[in-house]
Amino acid sequence: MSIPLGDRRVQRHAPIREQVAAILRDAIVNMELRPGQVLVERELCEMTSASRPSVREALRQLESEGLVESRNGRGTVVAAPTREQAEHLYEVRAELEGMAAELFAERADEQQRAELRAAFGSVEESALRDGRAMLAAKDRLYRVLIAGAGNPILSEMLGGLQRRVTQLRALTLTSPGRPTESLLEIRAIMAAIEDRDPAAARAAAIVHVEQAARTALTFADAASPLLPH
Amino acid sequence: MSIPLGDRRVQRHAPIREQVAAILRDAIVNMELRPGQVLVERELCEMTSASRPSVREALRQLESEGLVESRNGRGTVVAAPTREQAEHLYEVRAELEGMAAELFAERADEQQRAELRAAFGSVEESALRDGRAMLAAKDRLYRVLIAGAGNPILSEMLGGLQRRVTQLRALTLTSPGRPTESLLEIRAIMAAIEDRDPAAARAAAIVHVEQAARTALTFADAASPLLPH
DNA sequence: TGAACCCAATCTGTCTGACAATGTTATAGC
DNA sequence: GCTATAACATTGTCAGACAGATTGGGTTCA
Repeated sequence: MSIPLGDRRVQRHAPIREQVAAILRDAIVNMELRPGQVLVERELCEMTSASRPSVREALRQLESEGLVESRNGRGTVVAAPTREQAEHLYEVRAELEGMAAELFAERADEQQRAELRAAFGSVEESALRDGRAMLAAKDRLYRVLIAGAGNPILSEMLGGLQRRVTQLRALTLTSPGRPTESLLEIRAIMAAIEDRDPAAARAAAIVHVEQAARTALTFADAASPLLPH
Repeated sequence: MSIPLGDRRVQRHAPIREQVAAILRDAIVNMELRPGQVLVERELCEMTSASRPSVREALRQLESEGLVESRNGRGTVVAAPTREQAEHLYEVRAELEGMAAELFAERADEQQRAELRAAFGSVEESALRDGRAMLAAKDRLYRVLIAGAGNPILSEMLGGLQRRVTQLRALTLTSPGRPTESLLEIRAIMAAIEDRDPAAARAAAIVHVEQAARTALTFADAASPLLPH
């Protein structure tokens, strides 16, 4: 006469090091921790109420993700890509997002297409309203698109790249007229996907990323780190 | 009257955690540590004469690189990609290596082209002789090609992908006739680069990776982990 | 004999505390 | 005001410890 347990399973608490990594990742992506900022281990311990070993393991993880840099012997800082690095990031991202769009057009099933349409609806709706809302909606659109490509390795790599340019993406919004342009470019991707035209989807996605890159990089100075303080 | 010091600078010894990571990376890529093998921390400590915290930091790094997997609570094992994952790895690798070849054809200077020709010479020379030598020569060729693309982000990602399929690459050699085929495909890439035809270089590189994938995956069973013991 | 159960050994995940080496800052002297 | 030295802070690394989880073996019971 036991009550069915259903999904009561206590979701085995993630290791502390991963919780710490998640917290710091969030803080970096949201710019609570600024590029170039020094990460003092003791402060991170207090901030996360974890011990130094756990914090250090989390930092190693973020280091491989390219979100922080370890200056041998002088501690760890939040990564601050130079303009050149930013160009390289966008170049690879364009390639991989083109690939994702192509694969989606090729492989996605009807449910995934419906989800994509829904996500696009949110983007359109939020576009003229609120910049920050549009950014969140675009993030969701990307997630759906990338998931629909059906390649987890690709997803992982694109996720990493996107986090690394998030700092720059925020800038994009401040450019006048950019939201509407951006919307048009995304509409082109959507149209190609509806037409089941993989090549066109790829091309449209590449154009979109290249435009975003151009806008973001306009704000950046050539030699010095972006957003130095 | 001081003797010029030149490049005597003692290259600040890399942190122990990185030395450990390098040792383990090597061991995994060379199959001294087999896919699926459990990595017992105490043994790694003895093997590297480092302490447990250092070993653990190194493991976190390798985890983000996809070379090991941490089974929550049950320790860390050498990653053993399933056939499906291997397909995804090759799919992304084809895309990025196509990109690298295209960029090389577009951007490489004369010195880099000369280096590439030299590396290709080694490959040709070793092709009919010794499988293992050919693999090393091909690695050098790839390194030159990828470096000549002039995008460090791309280099890093391709490097990571290549390490993750190294286990499978060894299989490729055992396929009869594969070395000669492989050589022809690479020759096509070289020709396109000499012609300064980026699109053709991309296409040839993609064909090459797709063929290699086909050969490697022939050896693998569908559901189960590759190379399970 | 075979299956379920329990216990011990092992190993991970995590913490505390410690230390030398290296930077950084502040102070004192010129 | 500038340089040199001293005091402090922080990292990189280690040793030791402990609870909890997992595993394998042995034992009991059918």
